[in-house]
Amino acid sequence: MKPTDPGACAAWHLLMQFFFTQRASLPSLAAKLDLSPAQCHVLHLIEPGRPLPMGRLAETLACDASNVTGLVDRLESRGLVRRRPSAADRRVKVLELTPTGVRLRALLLDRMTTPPDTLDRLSARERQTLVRILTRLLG
Amino acid sequence: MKPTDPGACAAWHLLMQFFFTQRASLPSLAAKLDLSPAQCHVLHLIEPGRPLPMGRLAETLACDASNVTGLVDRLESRGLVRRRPSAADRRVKVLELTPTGVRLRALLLDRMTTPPDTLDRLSARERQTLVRILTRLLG
DNA sequence: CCTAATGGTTGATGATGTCAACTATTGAGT
DNA sequence: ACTCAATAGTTGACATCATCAACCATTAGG
Repeated sequence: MKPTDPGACAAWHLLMQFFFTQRASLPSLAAKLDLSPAQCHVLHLIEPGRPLPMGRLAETLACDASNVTGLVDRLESRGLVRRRPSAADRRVKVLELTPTGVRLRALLLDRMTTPPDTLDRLSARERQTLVRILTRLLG
Repeated sequence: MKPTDPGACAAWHLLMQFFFTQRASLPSLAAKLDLSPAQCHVLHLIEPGRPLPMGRLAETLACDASNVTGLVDRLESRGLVRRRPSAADRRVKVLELTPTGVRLRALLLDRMTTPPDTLDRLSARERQTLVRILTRLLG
Protein backbone atom coordinates (compact mmCIF):
# COMPACT_ATOMS: atom_id res chain seq x y z
CA MET A 1 0.00 0.00 0.00
CA LYS A 2 1.42 3.33 -1.05
CA PRO A 3 1.25 6.11 1.48
CA THR A 4 -0.79 8.06 -1.00
CA ASP A 5 -3.24 5.27 -1.77
CA PRO A 6 -6.56 7.11 -2.14
CA GLY A 7 -8.61 4.41 -0.39
CA ALA A 8 -6.38 4.32 2.64
CA CYS A 9 -6.19 8.08 2.71
CA ALA A 10 -9.96 8.46 2.71
CA ALA A 11 -10.44 5.78 5.36
CA TRP A 12 -7.80 7.34 7.56
CA HIS A 13 -9.26 10.79 7.08
CA LEU A 14 -12.68 9.58 8.18
CA LEU A 15 -11.33 7.76 11.20
CA MET A 16 -9.58 10.95 12.31
CA GLN A 17 -12.75 12.89 11.77
CA PHE A 18 -14.66 10.36 13.84
CA PHE A 19 -12.07 10.60 16.59
CA PHE A 20 -12.06 14.38 16.76
CA THR A 21 -15.84 14.56 16.58
CA GLN A 22 -16.10 12.24 19.56
CA ARG A 23 -13.37 14.17 21.32
CA ALA A 24 -15.39 17.36 20.94
CA SER A 25 -18.63 15.81 22.12
CA LEU A 26 -17.18 14.05 25.16
CA PRO A 27 -16.92 17.05 27.53
CA SER A 28 -20.61 17.95 27.41
CA LEU A 29 -21.64 14.31 27.59
CA ALA A 30 -19.36 13.84 30.57
CA ALA A 31 -20.66 16.99 32.25
CA LYS A 32 -24.18 15.58 32.22
CA LEU A 33 -22.90 12.79 34.45
CA ASP A 34 -20.78 15.17 36.53
CA LEU A 35 -17.62 13.69 35.09
CA SER A 36 -14.63 15.00 33.17
CA PRO A 37 -13.43 13.43 29.93
CA ALA A 38 -10.44 11.92 31.72
CA GLN A 39 -12.71 10.39 34.35
CA CYS A 40 -14.83 8.86 31.60
CA HIS A 41 -11.72 7.34 30.14
CA VAL A 42 -10.81 5.80 33.49
CA LEU A 43 -14.32 4.53 34.06
CA HIS A 44 -14.29 2.95 30.63
CA LEU A 45 -11.05 1.13 31.43
CA ILE A 46 -12.03 -0.31 34.81
CA GLU A 47 -14.34 -3.18 33.95
CA PRO A 48 -16.68 -4.37 36.69
CA GLY A 49 -15.28 -7.37 38.51
CA ARG A 50 -11.82 -6.88 37.02
CA PRO A 51 -9.57 -5.15 39.56
CA LEU A 52 -6.93 -3.04 37.81
CA PRO A 53 -3.54 -2.10 39.32
CA MET A 54 -2.90 1.62 39.24
CA GLY A 55 0.33 1.17 37.33
CA ARG A 56 -1.50 -0.70 34.60
CA LEU A 57 -4.01 2.10 34.38
CA ALA A 58 -1.22 4.66 33.97
CA GLU A 59 0.29 2.48 31.27
CA THR A 60 -2.99 2.18 29.35
CA LEU A 61 -3.70 5.88 29.68
CA ALA A 62 -0.13 6.50 28.55
CA CYS A 63 0.31 9.07 31.27
CA ASP A 64 2.46 9.63 34.33
CA ALA A 65 1.68 7.59 37.45
CA SER A 66 1.29 10.72 39.53
CA ASN A 67 -1.51 11.81 37.26
CA VAL A 68 -3.38 8.61 38.02
CA THR A 69 -3.05 9.32 41.74
CA GLY A 70 -5.02 12.56 41.42
CA LEU A 71 -7.52 11.09 39.00
CA VAL A 72 -8.26 8.20 41.35
CA ASP A 73 -8.29 10.52 44.37
CA ARG A 74 -11.20 12.41 42.86
CA LEU A 75 -13.06 9.31 41.70
CA GLU A 76 -12.60 7.70 45.09
CA SER A 77 -13.79 10.78 46.96
CA ARG A 78 -16.94 10.58 44.88
CA GLY A 79 -17.42 6.96 45.83
CA LEU A 80 -17.07 5.57 42.31
CA VAL A 81 -13.85 3.63 42.80
CA ARG A 82 -12.01 1.89 45.64
CA ARG A 83 -8.28 1.39 46.19
CA ARG A 84 -7.41 -2.01 47.60
CA PRO A 85 -3.95 -3.31 48.54
CA SER A 86 -2.78 -6.18 46.40
CA ALA A 87 -2.25 -9.42 48.28
CA ALA A 88 0.59 -10.47 46.00
CA ASP A 89 2.65 -7.27 46.19
CA ARG A 90 2.20 -4.80 48.99
CA ARG A 91 3.43 -1.91 46.85
CA VAL A 92 0.58 -2.35 44.40
CA LYS A 93 -2.91 -0.94 44.81
CA VAL A 94 -5.66 -2.32 42.66
CA LEU A 95 -8.75 -0.40 41.65
CA GLU A 96 -12.29 -1.65 41.52
CA LEU A 97 -15.59 0.02 40.84
CA THR A 98 -18.06 0.50 43.66
CA PRO A 99 -21.69 -0.42 42.94
CA THR A 100 -22.31 3.26 42.23
CA GLY A 101 -19.31 3.24 39.91
CA VAL A 102 -20.66 0.23 38.06
CA ARG A 103 -23.99 1.92 37.54
CA LEU A 104 -22.43 5.17 36.36
CA ARG A 105 -20.13 3.33 33.99
CA ALA A 106 -23.09 1.53 32.43
CA LEU A 107 -24.88 4.84 32.04
CA LEU A 108 -21.82 6.39 30.46
CA LEU A 109 -21.29 3.61 27.94
CA ASP A 110 -24.97 3.75 27.15
CA ARG A 111 -24.85 7.44 26.34
CA MET A 112 -21.67 7.29 24.35
CA THR A 113 -23.35 5.70 21.37
CA THR A 114 -22.18 8.48 19.05
CA PRO A 115 -24.57 11.36 18.47
CA PRO A 116 -28.10 10.09 18.95
CA ASP A 117 -28.86 7.15 16.72
CA THR A 118 -26.37 7.51 13.91
CA LEU A 119 -25.78 3.79 14.20
CA ASP A 120 -29.38 3.29 13.13
CA ARG A 121 -28.45 4.56 9.72
CA LEU A 122 -26.56 1.37 9.05
CA SER A 123 -28.16 -1.85 7.96
CA ALA A 124 -27.54 -5.00 9.99
CA ARG A 125 -25.23 -6.18 7.24
CA GLU A 126 -23.23 -2.97 7.29
CA ARG A 127 -22.86 -3.11 11.05
CA GLN A 128 -21.62 -6.66 10.73
CA THR A 129 -19.06 -5.56 8.17
CA LEU A 130 -18.03 -2.62 10.33
CA VAL A 131 -17.45 -4.93 13.29
CA ARG A 132 -15.32 -7.25 11.19
CA ILE A 133 -13.21 -4.41 9.81
CA LEU A 134 -12.74 -2.63 13.11
CA THR A 135 -11.81 -5.87 14.83
CA ARG A 136 -9.04 -6.35 12.31
CA LEU A 137 -8.01 -2.74 12.56
CA LEU A 138 -7.72 -2.73 16.34
CA GLY A 139 -6.32 -6.28 16.52
CA MET B 1 -33.16 -1.50 15.84
CA LYS B 2 -33.47 -2.65 19.42
CA PRO B 3 -31.10 -1.06 21.90
CA THR B 4 -29.81 -4.53 22.67
CA ASP B 5 -29.24 -5.54 19.06
CA PRO B 6 -25.99 -7.54 19.23
CA GLY B 7 -24.61 -6.19 15.94
CA ALA B 8 -25.12 -2.59 16.93
CA CYS B 9 -23.77 -3.26 20.38
CA ALA B 10 -20.59 -4.82 19.07
CA ALA B 11 -20.05 -2.07 16.50
CA TRP B 12 -20.58 0.60 19.10
CA HIS B 13 -18.27 -1.12 21.56
CA LEU B 14 -15.50 -1.23 18.97
CA LEU B 15 -15.95 2.39 18.00
CA MET B 16 -15.63 3.40 21.65
CA GLN B 17 -12.54 1.26 21.98
CA PHE B 18 -11.07 2.90 18.91
CA PHE B 19 -11.85 6.33 20.29
CA PHE B 20 -10.30 5.72 23.70
CA THR B 21 -7.26 4.04 22.20
CA GLN B 22 -6.65 7.07 20.03
CA ARG B 23 -7.32 9.34 22.99
CA ALA B 24 -4.60 7.58 24.97
CA SER B 25 -2.06 7.67 22.17
CA LEU B 26 -2.59 11.30 21.24
CA PRO B 27 -0.56 12.95 24.04
CA SER B 28 2.70 11.22 23.23
CA LEU B 29 2.18 11.69 19.51
CA ALA B 30 1.46 15.36 20.10
CA ALA B 31 4.49 15.74 22.37
CA LYS B 32 6.77 14.63 19.55
CA LEU B 33 5.62 17.69 17.62
CA ASP B 34 5.77 19.91 20.73
CA LEU B 35 1.98 20.13 20.77
CA SER B 36 -0.76 19.29 23.24
CA PRO B 37 -3.78 17.17 22.33
CA ALA B 38 -6.00 20.26 22.31
CA GLN B 39 -3.60 22.05 19.98
CA CYS B 40 -3.69 19.05 17.65
CA HIS B 41 -7.45 19.27 17.64
CA VAL B 42 -7.33 22.93 16.69
CA LEU B 43 -4.73 22.35 14.00
CA HIS B 44 -6.88 19.59 12.58
CA LEU B 45 -9.86 21.93 12.37
CA ILE B 46 -8.15 24.87 10.67
CA GLU B 47 -7.78 23.78 7.08
CA PRO B 48 -5.15 25.58 5.00
CA GLY B 49 -6.67 28.37 2.94
CA ARG B 50 -9.94 28.25 4.89
CA PRO B 51 -9.97 31.07 7.45
CA LEU B 52 -12.05 30.08 10.48
CA PRO B 53 -13.76 32.58 12.82
CA MET B 54 -12.86 32.00 16.45
CA GLY B 55 -16.48 31.63 17.41
CA ARG B 56 -16.93 28.84 14.93
CA LEU B 57 -13.89 27.10 16.35
CA ALA B 58 -15.35 27.31 19.86
CA GLU B 59 -18.59 25.90 18.54
CA THR B 60 -16.90 22.98 16.82
CA LEU B 61 -14.73 22.25 19.84
CA ALA B 62 -17.88 22.50 21.95
CA CYS B 63 -16.03 24.59 24.49
CA ASP B 64 -16.23 28.07 25.95
CA ALA B 65 -15.04 30.98 23.81
CA SER B 66 -12.60 32.05 26.50
CA ASN B 67 -10.89 28.71 26.21
CA VAL B 68 -10.28 29.33 22.53
CA THR B 69 -8.64 32.66 23.35
CA GLY B 70 -5.94 30.95 25.38
CA LEU B 71 -5.53 28.10 22.94
CA VAL B 72 -5.04 30.52 20.04
CA ASP B 73 -2.77 32.75 22.15
CA ARG B 74 -0.32 29.89 22.55
CA LEU B 75 -0.55 28.76 18.93
CA GLU B 76 -0.08 32.31 17.74
CA SER B 77 2.91 32.90 19.99
CA ARG B 78 4.47 29.84 18.40
CA GLY B 79 3.85 31.25 14.95
CA LEU B 80 1.51 28.49 13.81
CA VAL B 81 -1.64 30.56 13.49
CA ARG B 82 -2.59 34.17 12.76
CA ARG B 83 -5.56 36.23 13.96
CA ARG B 84 -6.99 38.51 11.29
CA PRO B 85 -9.87 40.94 11.65
CA SER B 86 -12.87 40.06 9.54
CA ALA B 87 -13.75 42.62 6.90
CA ALA B 88 -17.45 41.88 7.16
CA ASP B 89 -17.81 42.16 10.94
CA ARG B 90 -15.29 44.01 13.03
CA ARG B 91 -16.11 41.98 16.13
CA VAL B 92 -14.99 38.79 14.45
CA LYS B 93 -11.42 37.54 14.21
CA VAL B 94 -10.67 34.81 11.73
CA LEU B 95 -7.86 32.31 12.11
CA GLU B 96 -5.53 31.08 9.43
CA LEU B 97 -2.50 28.87 9.47
CA THR B 98 0.91 30.34 8.84
CA PRO B 99 3.17 28.47 6.42
CA THR B 100 4.80 26.84 9.45
CA GLY B 101 1.35 25.91 10.71
CA VAL B 102 0.45 24.33 7.40
CA ARG B 103 3.60 22.25 7.44
CA LEU B 104 3.09 21.13 11.03
CA ARG B 105 -0.54 20.27 10.36
CA ALA B 106 0.46 18.08 7.44
CA LEU B 107 3.04 16.37 9.60
CA LEU B 108 0.49 15.81 12.33
CA LEU B 109 -2.13 14.32 10.03
CA ASP B 110 0.56 12.15 8.54
CA ARG B 111 1.55 10.73 11.90
CA MET B 112 -1.96 10.20 13.13
CA THR B 113 -2.52 7.18 10.94
CA THR B 114 -3.41 4.94 13.88
CA PRO B 115 -0.62 2.87 15.39
CA PRO B 116 1.94 2.19 12.69
CA ASP B 117 0.38 0.54 9.68
CA THR B 118 -2.74 -1.06 11.04
CA LEU B 119 -4.52 0.25 8.00
CA ASP B 120 -2.31 -2.00 5.95
CA ARG B 121 -4.10 -4.98 7.39
CA LEU B 122 -7.16 -4.12 5.37
CA SER B 123 -7.64 -5.03 1.75
CA ALA B 124 -8.46 -2.30 -0.72
CA ARG B 125 -12.01 -3.59 -0.83
CA GLU B 126 -12.34 -3.46 2.93
CA ARG B 127 -11.03 0.07 3.04
CA GLN B 128 -13.56 1.04 0.42
CA THR B 129 -16.35 -0.49 2.51
CA LEU B 130 -15.06 1.22 5.63
CA VAL B 131 -15.08 4.57 3.88
CA ARG B 132 -18.65 4.03 2.72
CA ILE B 133 -19.87 3.02 6.18
CA LEU B 134 -18.06 5.78 8.04
CA THR B 135 -19.30 8.35 5.60
CA ARG B 136 -22.84 7.29 6.34
CA LEU B 137 -22.14 7.16 10.05
CA LEU B 138 -20.68 10.64 10.24
CA GLY B 139 -23.00 12.16 7.60
C1' DC C 1 22.04 -8.47 53.66
C1' DC C 2 22.93 -4.38 50.56
C1' DT C 3 21.58 -2.40 46.77
C1' DA C 4 18.97 -1.35 42.65
C1' DA C 5 14.54 -1.30 40.70
C1' DT C 6 9.48 -0.81 41.16
C1' DG C 7 4.72 1.22 42.66
C1' DG C 8 2.68 4.93 44.40
C1' DT C 9 2.40 9.63 46.62
C1' DT C 10 3.67 14.55 47.15
C1' DG C 11 4.74 19.28 45.61
C1' DA C 12 5.73 22.58 41.98
C1' DT C 13 4.39 24.12 37.61
C1' DG C 14 2.06 24.78 33.08
C1' DA C 15 -1.98 23.69 30.05
C1' DT C 16 -6.87 22.99 29.68
C1' DG C 17 -11.40 24.09 30.69
C1' DT C 18 -15.46 26.64 33.01
C1' DC C 19 -17.86 30.75 34.60
C1' DA C 20 -18.79 35.70 35.35
C1' DA C 21 -17.77 40.32 34.14
C1' DC C 22 -16.20 43.47 30.73
C1' DT C 23 -15.42 46.05 25.94
C1' DA C 24 -16.49 46.75 21.35
C1' DT C 25 -19.40 46.14 17.63
C1' DT C 26 -23.64 44.92 15.37
C1' DG C 27 -28.56 44.93 14.53
C1' DA C 28 -33.51 45.65 15.46
C1' DG C 29 -37.25 48.64 16.87
C1' DT C 30 -39.14 52.73 17.29
C1' DA D 1 -31.07 58.66 14.06
C1' DC D 2 -31.07 56.64 18.90
C1' DT D 3 -31.59 53.22 22.23
C1' DC D 4 -31.03 48.78 23.73
C1' DA D 5 -30.43 43.90 23.43
C1' DA D 6 -27.53 40.44 21.40
C1' DT D 7 -22.99 38.86 19.73
C1' DA D 8 -17.58 38.18 19.42
C1' DG D 9 -13.82 38.15 21.87
C1' DT D 10 -10.90 39.10 26.07
C1' DT D 11 -9.77 39.07 31.00
C1' DG D 12 -9.48 37.19 35.73
C1' DA D 13 -10.58 33.67 39.20
C1' DC D 14 -10.71 29.06 39.90
C1' DA D 15 -10.84 23.55 39.36
C1' DT D 16 -8.94 19.80 36.66
C1' DC D 17 -5.48 17.52 33.87
C1' DA D 18 -0.84 16.39 33.00
C1' DT D 19 4.29 16.48 33.59
C1' DC D 20 8.52 16.30 36.26
C1' DA D 21 11.53 15.64 40.28
C1' DA D 22 11.92 14.03 44.83
C1' DC D 23 10.49 10.83 48.11
C1' DC D 24 8.88 6.36 50.87
C1' DA D 25 7.79 1.61 51.06
C1' DT D 26 8.38 -2.68 49.20
C1' DT D 27 10.45 -6.12 46.34
C1' DA D 28 14.09 -8.72 44.03
C1' DG D 29 18.97 -9.91 42.73
C1' DG D 30 23.74 -10.38 43.82
